[in-house]
Amino acid sequence: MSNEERFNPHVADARWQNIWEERSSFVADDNSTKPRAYVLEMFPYPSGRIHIGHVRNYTMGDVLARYKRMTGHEVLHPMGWDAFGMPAENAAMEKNVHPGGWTRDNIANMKAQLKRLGFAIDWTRELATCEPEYYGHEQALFLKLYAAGLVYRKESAVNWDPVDMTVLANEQVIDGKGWRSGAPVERRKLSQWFLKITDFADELLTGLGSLDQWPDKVRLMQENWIGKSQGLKCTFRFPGGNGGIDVFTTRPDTMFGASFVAIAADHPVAQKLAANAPDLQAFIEECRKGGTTAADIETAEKRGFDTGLTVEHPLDASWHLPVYVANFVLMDYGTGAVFGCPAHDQRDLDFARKYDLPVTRVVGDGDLTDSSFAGDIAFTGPGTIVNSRWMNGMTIDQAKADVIARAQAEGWGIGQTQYRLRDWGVSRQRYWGTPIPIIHCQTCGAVPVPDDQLPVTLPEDVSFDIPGNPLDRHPSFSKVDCPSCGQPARRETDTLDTFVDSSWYFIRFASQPHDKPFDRTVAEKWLPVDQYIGGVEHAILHLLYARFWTRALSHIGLIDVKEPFASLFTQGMVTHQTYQDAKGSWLSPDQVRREGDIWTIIDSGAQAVAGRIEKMSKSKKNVVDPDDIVDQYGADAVRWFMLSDSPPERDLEWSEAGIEGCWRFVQRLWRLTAQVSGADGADKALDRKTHQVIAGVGADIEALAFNKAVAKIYDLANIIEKAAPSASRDSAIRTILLLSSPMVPHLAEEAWTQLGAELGGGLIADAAWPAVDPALLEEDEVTIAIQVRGKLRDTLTVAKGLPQAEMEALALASQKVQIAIDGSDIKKIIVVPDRLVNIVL
RNA sequence: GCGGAUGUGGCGGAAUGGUAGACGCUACAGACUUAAAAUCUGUUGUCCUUCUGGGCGUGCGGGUUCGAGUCCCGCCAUCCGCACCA
Repeated sequence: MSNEERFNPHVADARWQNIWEERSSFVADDNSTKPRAYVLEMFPYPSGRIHIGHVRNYTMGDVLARYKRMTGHEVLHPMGWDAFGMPAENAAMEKNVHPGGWTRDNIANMKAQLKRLGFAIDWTRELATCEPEYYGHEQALFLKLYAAGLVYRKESAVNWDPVDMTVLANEQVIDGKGWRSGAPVERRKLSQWFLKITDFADELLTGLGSLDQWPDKVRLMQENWIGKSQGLKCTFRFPGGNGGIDVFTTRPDTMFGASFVAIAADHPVAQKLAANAPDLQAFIEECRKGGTTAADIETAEKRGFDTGLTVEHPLDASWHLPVYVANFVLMDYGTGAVFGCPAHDQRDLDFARKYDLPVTRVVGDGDLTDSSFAGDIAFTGPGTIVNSRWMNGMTIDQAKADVIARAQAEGWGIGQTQYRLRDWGVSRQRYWGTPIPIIHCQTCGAVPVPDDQLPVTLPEDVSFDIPGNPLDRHPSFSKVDCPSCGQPARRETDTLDTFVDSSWYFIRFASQPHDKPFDRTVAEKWLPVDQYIGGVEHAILHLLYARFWTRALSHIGLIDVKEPFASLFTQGMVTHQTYQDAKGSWLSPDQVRREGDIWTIIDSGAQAVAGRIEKMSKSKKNVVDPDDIVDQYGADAVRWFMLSDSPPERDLEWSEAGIEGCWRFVQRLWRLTAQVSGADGADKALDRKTHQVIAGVGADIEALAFNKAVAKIYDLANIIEKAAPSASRDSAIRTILLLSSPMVPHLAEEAWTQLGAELGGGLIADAAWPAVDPALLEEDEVTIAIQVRGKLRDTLTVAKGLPQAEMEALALASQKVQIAIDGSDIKKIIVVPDRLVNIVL
């Protein structure tokens, strides 16, 4: 055995990466007859550098992909780039570069970084969403959805920066002000394109039921996002019978507790009144200040404007309620109007207290049944209906049913299912995105770009020296003739939300013909994705949009896949300690050094403060560049670190000590593989342990419990090291190499070659996962616990399968147990076979 | 505001309702070495102790159970998402 003393990743990593590439080891074969496995990690945005979070994400997917290959699967494990988006335009503005050049440079850099980590990726399927060969097909799909009536246009609010005269993303609104101009933002209406995701609300909700390989929390979040609720839609008529205000409520049972009706600032009634009421107009303007996010709107101070109008209570026409315009009522949800029942809704109560409106209890709270309601905390719990005429004594559900039935019988309302989900607005007033393939014609209206004119490509000659969308001011981009009538027309200059790009890339990975978005037969062979891995921050939007897009394609007959991701895993973030100097400026980890319990700044010797452990971010300087650590420790140690210790769904703290430990283990594994002795003889205990670990590691990898798989490998390594040479030990060494090969593939290949003389060569990447011999798993002895009154008093090692009576007898024979019993009466004895005996006194 | 999660030694974490702390890191002691690194061997929740053991311990307060880190109820703290960031 001519093993080097140390494993040298600086030579080995690149060597094996080249060999895998030359042999096309990880290129997926569409025509394979093996069982398929499609392993996919969420593709990255090409920001410039890979960050540790990417490394963690792709290492997990890689281990699974390599494991699946070893267990006989044809594996599709592709990689691409979510390449459109705002950062490229920001870079264009700041550095005076073209978004395309900037993005493509970033892709080249990040690809090189990824390659150094030795991922088993099929690079022949690489794609970037910013290339016409991708987004052109996306435009074609968009037009198919348009033709199917799933795309429409409507007015919708955006954040408007009144100084820069431009639309801002939510991210660009900081404390209600534009990030560049500092001007308070306003909500402004624009005509925009929408996808009818609400048509699929019920399907998307029901479909969650079939996703049993998704985390419960993600399904729950999607369920809440879709927000199906049953309620009553009814009309509060204007006195005199001339129309009224439609209201949706999920609490018709509290109808007799109503004390006002509130409508959105954008409600037609408010708009109409404002035309002749300058103070109402001013209030509506006031409501339009601030950002468009839910958090902005809902945490804003609740404010209202008394319109002076009144409406009749539907259950008693003689009872009139005041109508307010209120800033917390959303035009986008329900009917844009609510009735307020302050006693049983916190927001309504806050509002009622502020404007001194009546508060009447209509749901009893224990002994509290009086119609007066004290305090500032609404009662939303269960109870019995009170102060509600004929409904008194009903349960909440009975009262709901009663009011809905009455409304329908009397014709003033109807029971309705309502969704919180809104249609998906896909228009973006930005350059760096997929152009929306529509032409606006004075006479023909919105006309789709004909197929033979696709793709609509982005012009390269654009400038970012002034705010706004460069496509709007481009000399020729928008000037086209109408495809329908030939008259001069205007090309749509909005681009698509980047979430559209990421809603079908997994289909394009599976099949990427030149002349169409995908080949249906090939795509259906691979889909759905067997394992999808990514950050939990995508739990709602991306995953819901991708599910919708796939269903929409299925709906129009392009593909027979309903749910794109059979199994989903959401991984945690990578965090790192932060450091600050005495003035509070952030310091990077390599600027400080630890001396005992004190951190000092290396350059100045001044004291530093070790702060919180937080998500890595450039602003806090607690970032670690994957390139640097791969330079230092090699790919395998970094990969091993990503998998060790922290459960993959939780946050992982990066630490120097941790990576050092991983480096030592890689070397330890290397030394272990040099210990194949050629000795004879079996070591039964070691064989059993080895096979238990084979079974355990396989199960852990399938469950993505990498930290547990790693612990089992450590455990086996400890035991092999202590074992005397034998054939069993040699076999255990080869086994531990196979088991760790998905995690540390470079070391595994290198060591496998060293052992190759005995094994006939070949790549470990192509080797089969070791088989478990169930006969070897059986233990013949077990250690049982003896408890007295539930407390551990002794442990005994007994033959496996010992009859209960004998376990009981052995337990009672124990000296320690007798001391603990101390002559007391035994009430009963609980015996769990092969586990424990509990003596109850 | 609404929604989702998390909480176990000095640290990351293990534990089908059945021996809490596997495995790793750190720290300490010892071996090897001229020395250091590397490596190897131990110890490492806490308090008491006659050294044999015993008490207490899984964010806090209750409950169910022969038995609770695990199940139920109520708190506290922290983190994440909220529709134009990706």
